[in-house]
Amino acid sequence: MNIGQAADQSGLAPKTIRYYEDIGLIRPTRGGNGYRDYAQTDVHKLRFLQRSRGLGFSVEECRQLLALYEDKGRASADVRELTQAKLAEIDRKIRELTGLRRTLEHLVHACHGNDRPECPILEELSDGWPGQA
Amino acid sequence: MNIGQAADQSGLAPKTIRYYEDIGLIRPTRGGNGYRDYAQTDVHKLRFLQRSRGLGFSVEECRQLLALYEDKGRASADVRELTQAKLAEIDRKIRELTGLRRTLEHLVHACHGNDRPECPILEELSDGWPGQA
DNA sequence: ATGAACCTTCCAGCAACTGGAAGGTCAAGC
DNA sequence: GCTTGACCTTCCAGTTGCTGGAAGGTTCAT
Repeated sequence: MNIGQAADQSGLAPKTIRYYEDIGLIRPTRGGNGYRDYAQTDVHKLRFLQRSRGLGFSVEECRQLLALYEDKGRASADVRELTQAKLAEIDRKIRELTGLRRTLEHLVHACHGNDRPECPILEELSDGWPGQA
Repeated sequence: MNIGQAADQSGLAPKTIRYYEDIGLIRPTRGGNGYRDYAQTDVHKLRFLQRSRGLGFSVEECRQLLALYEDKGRASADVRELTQAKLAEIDRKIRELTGLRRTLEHLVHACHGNDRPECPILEELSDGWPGQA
């Protein structure tokens, strides 16, 4: 199948698929006309990539996961470890964003939002912010 | 003051400060030796940038905020709007990350984590995942 | 006077794509 | 059989927000 169809079936943009080929993630065969030809197994791998990228794995981590996925002798403990590290990272991101959210919300509430030039948001951005020295 | 001191006082790396100058965010004067010379107002702006970047505003948004900050006739409603948009974006990110976290946690729990090759994580990454078609 | 610790500019690269130009191919409709 | 338009190809450049390094100038303490 052509790249367009592979894109439709995997949920990735054609450009992205070509990029994944550039960096050596998947290697489709080529037809006589030079067009890339994707087999079902290729599409499976593309979906795999689409999912794992969507779950926050970096492309390098996806490469590892793909290798583990293709290696029938792999240990599932490796995969579990990778996933758990990712989980911790996601928790950290959520914590950071939540703190940030609290600060911004405070700023929005403190701001009267009218047409006068005084603005607590800008003042706090320049002088300091709540709960911080 | 030299760039190193400005860096210390603003919490930004010297490289970052030069970059901000490159893209036209701040313009320090120069001494006879060619060294950048930062006044206190420059350091204030740098701190302002450091803070707003840390709060998740993009550099372009920081440029807007800085313009508003410097413009005595600005309306605080503008700032409030920018901040509220940012808040909504942060909420969206938190929601996404929370969903992602749920999925990954399910995967970790489903994986026995031993040395046998079967691994539910990889299977779900390739075939679909819980709560999703 | 020598060495370290600054400072300068410029060039290159990171992730992970995305956009666009210039051109080849294919399938449908007239 | 010819055109039209949608596809496909490669390559080059840009995005965001820096960061690293090279090659060289300056300043300061010893």
